[in-house]
Amino acid sequence: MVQATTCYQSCRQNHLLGNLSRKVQERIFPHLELVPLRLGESLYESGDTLRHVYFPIDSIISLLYVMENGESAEISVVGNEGIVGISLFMGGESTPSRGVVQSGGDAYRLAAQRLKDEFNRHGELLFIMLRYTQSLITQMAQTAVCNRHHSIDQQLCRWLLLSIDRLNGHDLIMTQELIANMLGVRREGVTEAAGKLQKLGVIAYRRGHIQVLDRPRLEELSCECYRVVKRETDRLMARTNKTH
Amino acid sequence: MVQATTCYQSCRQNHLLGNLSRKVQERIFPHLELVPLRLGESLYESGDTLRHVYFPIDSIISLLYVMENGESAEISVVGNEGIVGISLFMGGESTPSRGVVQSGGDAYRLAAQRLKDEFNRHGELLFIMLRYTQSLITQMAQTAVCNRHHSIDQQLCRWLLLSIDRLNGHDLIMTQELIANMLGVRREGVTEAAGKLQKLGVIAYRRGHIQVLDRPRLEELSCECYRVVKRETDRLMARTNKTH
DNA sequence: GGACTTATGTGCGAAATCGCACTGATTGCG
DNA sequence: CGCAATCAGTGCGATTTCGCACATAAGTCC
Repeated sequence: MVQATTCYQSCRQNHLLGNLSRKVQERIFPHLELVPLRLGESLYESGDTLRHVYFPIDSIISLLYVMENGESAEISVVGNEGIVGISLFMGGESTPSRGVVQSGGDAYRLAAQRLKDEFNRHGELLFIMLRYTQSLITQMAQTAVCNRHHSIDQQLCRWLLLSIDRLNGHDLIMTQELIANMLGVRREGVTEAAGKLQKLGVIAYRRGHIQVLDRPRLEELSCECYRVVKRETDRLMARTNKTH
Repeated sequence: MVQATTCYQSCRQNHLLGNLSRKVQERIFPHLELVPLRLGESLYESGDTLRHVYFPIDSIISLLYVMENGESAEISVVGNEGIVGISLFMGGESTPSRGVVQSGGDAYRLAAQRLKDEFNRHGELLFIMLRYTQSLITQMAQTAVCNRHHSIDQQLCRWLLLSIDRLNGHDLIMTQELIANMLGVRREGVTEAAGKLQKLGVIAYRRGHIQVLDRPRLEELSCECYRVVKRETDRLMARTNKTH
């Protein structure tokens, strides 16, 4: 699937893959397949049996729940720090959510069975995947809290921070309409919140583009939810590194 | 710790323990310790390193996030279908939430190391725990969705259903103030919602007591969130039974 | 360049929830 | 019994968000 030479450079851009020992990398990397993900593409639908897992490189995938009436809400976000498809190794093989590409880019794809095989060796892959899953759980829990208690303004800040953390630059290609879908609010609510941030000089945007100008200020304006998730994720994933 | 005779009857009242094979039960049950949990008691605080896990028998534990300003929101609920303390085997050993007894009763307690030892055998306990964790993830995700989109009325219905599912009867010992803390809303909001349900004859309550009179109607009045979680949990945990 | 599509800006009344203040009712206890 | 504490009910103005209706602006395609 992938040239060993290119892969050992490129695959490591995903933190989970990069943290694997050489030995495990040698077993897995040959089966990775680089796939381009286009904005808006769906990796899986609610209830689908997963056939692959995805390790994002420079793309971002939103785990989205879509209600019966069409309204939606983002459950969590996955970038190059994670993996899409945890229900495969958790045992359910599917979840009641949808995986949507929020930011186009590349990801490495691995066949479901390959992942399960390695997971079932009960070695470091299992260890790392469970750690990551716990960080994802923290993110979901905090999303629930944030949805309950915080204003659209604050939530937009949190969302922008989570997004740019998963990209290399400070630019997002994203309409306000899409952000509204993620946050589960009206598009006009996002327009207003983004307008305030722009007036403050924290972001600059034009039709379908958002640029973060003042990240520290954005963190100040965000609710504690961003910081809680960040700290916990760092704690959990730092400990995976210590092990080899 | 526990008499083998009593335990093999009583421990099984917790579904996770009950689904273990005889062999694993024989390794674990001798180390289980029956502990009474009083309403309001905290099993662990945010960030605490867990020293035990708990398998509820007839008690309910809420996983609650408490914000810096004291506001709170329930992340998920655990009854005799589950275990409190998943972060132990997931690897983090702690979480940024609090475990509070929502309904008094008994639980079996197991020392952290015992659980980890059995988990690290990578046998059926691991399998079952991961399955359960996925169902917990579904519950958290749906809580996030519910917090975003549904009215207090609907959320109260969902909450009542989740609670009575985890008890034997239809009676809850619970003040409206506590329910408000769980849902992360005002106490008055709960008063109003509960008043409507009582007027409809769905529930009856008096000072600190709530009785569900018409469960089917309660399900109708609830948002889809309850059903989604129920269906997914049944699916996930049914498959654990098939394996032995 | 001009028409069309898509994205963003704005206004306004409706609805849900909040914060607060206070009353009334029930329970536990000396 | 009577007092104190706790729990539940009610009213009201403030706030946030919503739903909808348009207006304006920025790209896109011929």
